[in-house]
Amino acid sequence: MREMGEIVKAKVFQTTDTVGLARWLIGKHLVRERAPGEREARMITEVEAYHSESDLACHARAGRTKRTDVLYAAGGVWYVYLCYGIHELLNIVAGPEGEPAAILIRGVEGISGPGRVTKRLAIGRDLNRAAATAESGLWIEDRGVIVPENEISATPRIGVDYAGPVWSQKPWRFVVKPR
DNA sequence: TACTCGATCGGA
DNA sequence: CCGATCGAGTAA
Repeated sequence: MREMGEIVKAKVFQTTDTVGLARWLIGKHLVRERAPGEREARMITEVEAYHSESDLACHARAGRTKRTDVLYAAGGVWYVYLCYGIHELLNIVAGPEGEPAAILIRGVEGISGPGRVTKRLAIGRDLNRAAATAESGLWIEDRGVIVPENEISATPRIGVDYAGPVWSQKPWRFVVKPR
């Protein structure tokens, strides 16, 4: 019985190709270990890429601030923030140090919606800036799943109309088509 | 210090 | 369609 996959290393997240990385994350597994032995792994089914200060949908559009500082870290750490005062949304920071980028985990197998993913897996802001490794209890594994190209849609990102037509329409959301 | 507005969700 | 709920960002 093969339970374990290969933990995706920080280096992988440090590419400058945030959109390509987001696409690549589809089919990988988000693994949560809340306590020793209590492990839950779910395949990632929906993501969105946010890249650079010029991307008006990205939180880094306002530059480096207390909240966005983590986006400038080298890829491979988590960015968890409070949205609408209610929901905590999970991102994996991407790119080399100094280049702000992140990928929002919008959905995993069996759970749709970024606010629900964090609620169901008990992910909160305490994980902000934590590394995506076994130590933090939250990481990403490659378990060898191949999602066929024709089963993945690229669409505009959700809920970012404020960014204007140019940025809100970029097809930087990747989602596994429903069965 | 005051004010605005969200990378959402559930209920009417 | 609307209200919840709160902190970051901005202006003053």
